Amino acid sequence: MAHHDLQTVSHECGDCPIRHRAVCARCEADELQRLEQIKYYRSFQAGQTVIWSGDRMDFVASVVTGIATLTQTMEDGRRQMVGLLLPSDFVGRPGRPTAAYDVTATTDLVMCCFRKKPFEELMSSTPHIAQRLLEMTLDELDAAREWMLLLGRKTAREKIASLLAIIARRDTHLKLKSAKGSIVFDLPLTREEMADYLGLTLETVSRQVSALKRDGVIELEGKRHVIVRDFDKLLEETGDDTDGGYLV
Amino acid sequence: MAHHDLQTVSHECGDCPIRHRAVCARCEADELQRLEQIKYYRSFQAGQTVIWSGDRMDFVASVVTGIATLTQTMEDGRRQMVGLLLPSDFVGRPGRPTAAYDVTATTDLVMCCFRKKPFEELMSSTPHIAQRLLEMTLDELDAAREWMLLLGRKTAREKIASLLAIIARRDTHLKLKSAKGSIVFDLPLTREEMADYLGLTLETVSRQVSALKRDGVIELEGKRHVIVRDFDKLLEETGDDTDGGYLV
DNA sequence: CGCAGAATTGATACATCTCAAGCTGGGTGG
DNA sequence: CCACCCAGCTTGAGATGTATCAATTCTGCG
Repeated sequence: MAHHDLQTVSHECGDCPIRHRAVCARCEADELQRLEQIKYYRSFQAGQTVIWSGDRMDFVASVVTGIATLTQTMEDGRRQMVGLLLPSDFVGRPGRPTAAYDVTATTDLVMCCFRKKPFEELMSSTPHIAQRLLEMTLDELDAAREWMLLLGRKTAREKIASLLAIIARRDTHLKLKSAKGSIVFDLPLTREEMADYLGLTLETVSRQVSALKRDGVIELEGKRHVIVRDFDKLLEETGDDTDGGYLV
Repeated sequence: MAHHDLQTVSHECGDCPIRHRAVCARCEADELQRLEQIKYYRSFQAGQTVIWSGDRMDFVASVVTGIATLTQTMEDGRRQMVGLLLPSDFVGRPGRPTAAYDVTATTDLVMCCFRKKPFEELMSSTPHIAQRLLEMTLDELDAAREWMLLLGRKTAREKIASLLAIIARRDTHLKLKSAKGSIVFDLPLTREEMADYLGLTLETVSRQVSALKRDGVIELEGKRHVIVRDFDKLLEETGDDTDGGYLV
C-alpha cells in the first residue's frame, strides 16, 4: 500500500501539490532543477516511525501528503507532542547531524527528501530557499508559542476546543470553504495522540470530547468524524480572544 | 538611572558586547556600517513595558544588556510567558507590522533597535543577516519545544528544578565557569514571573522552591540568591535525561 | 463470530489551585 | 533613628480539576 502512493505522487516539481507552500516555494526554474537532482520520495504507513530522536539523519524533507508528528519522550515514558506536520511542512534542521525528536507518521505519509549535504550547499548558494525556510520557521515559532499558552494555562475543555478549532480551520483552509456554516472533518489523531498534543491523559480527552458533544458544541459520527454547526460557539470554548468580535 | 546605561554602552559595533552572538554576528565590515546607520539604542527600567501586543512596531531589536520577557495574556488575565530574552536575543519579526506579544523589561534593559523598513531591505540584499537570523530562530524553536515538554508533562518540582538549571547554565556560560563545583546566581525573575514561565501559580512556585531548599538541592540567601552545591543533584530533579550518564 | 485496539465511563486519589493569613526586608517619612 | 509601610514572599487549610486504576463498551476486521 505504501509503495502505491509512491507511484501516484508526481515526481515533477512543476505539478507538485505543495509547490507553492513548501520550502521550495520561492525557487526559480533553475533552482528547482538543482533541487530535483538531490530529492527522492519516501512513503510511510500510518503508525510507522520515520526516525527516532538521536538517530543520524542525513536528509531534510517536506511533507507532501499525510500527517506526521514530532514527539519528545521522558525516561519514564511521559510523552509530549511538540510538532504536528501537515503537507508542505518541513522536517529536519540544516547543520544538525541527528534527529532531535521522534518523527512518526500518523496517517499514510509521503515525504519529499533532500540529501542534507547538497541541500545545505544549495541553501548557502541560493538565497530563496533560506528566505522561505526563515519565514516557515518564524511561523512555526509563533505556533509553538500559542501552543505554550495552551499547555500552560488552558483548562482541559479549552484545550480540546482549541485543538478542534485548529484542525477545523486547517481543513476548511485546505478545502477552500468559508469558515461559516457547518464544518465537517475527520480527526487525524487518536485520543492518545490528542492527549500527547494537549498535555492530558487520554481519559480526560475522552471525557471532555463527550462533554462538548453533550453540550451541543460539536456532533460526532463514529469516533473520528466531527461536525461543527456553529464555529463561533466552538471558538468561545477555546478561551481565546474572540477577535473580529464585539469590541475593538 | 535608565539614561545612565545609555551613556555607558558603546555605540561602536566593533566593541559591542553581543557583537559575536547577535543577529549581526556574521556581518562583514561594510554590512556593519550599513547597520550602524539604521540603529539606535533604547533603555528601559526594570518593570517597564517595551511594547504591548497588538501595538504598531516599526523596529526590530537585539537585547544588549538585561533581560526581557515575552508574554501572552488571556481575556480573564491568565498569563503565560512564551519567551525569555537574554543579551544577544532578537525581538520582533521582519515583515510583521505589529507586536504579537507583550514585551517587558524584567531588569534594566538596553536594546539595540533597527528601523524595520531599512532592516528588511538590508536583509534581502545581504544574506549574512538572514542566515544568522535563521540559525537563531531555529535555536529558539528548539527551546520552545523543550519548554512545551516542561509545560505539558513535568511536575511542579521538576518545572522549578528545570528553570533553575536553565538559569544556572546560562549564568555559568556567561561567566565562563565550569559547570562543576558550586554554582551561585541571582534569580532574575520574581516568583510570579517564574510562575508565568512555568504555568504554575506563584504559591506553588514558592512551595516548591522551599521544598528543594528543605531537601538540600539548593540553598538560598535572601529570596533571590541561589547556591547550587551539586549541579548533578539539581539535574536529577528536572526529569530530563541524565545524558553523559551511565547508559549510552 | 469473535477478537484486538480504541474509546468510554466510573470511582477514587492526588497534585495543584484558591483563598486567606502572616512574614520579611528594604525604603521612607516623621 | 525608629516605626511604619508595602511589595514580594511564605505558609496553611480546603476546594477542585485532572490523573490513575479498573471495568465495560464500541468498532472494524480477519
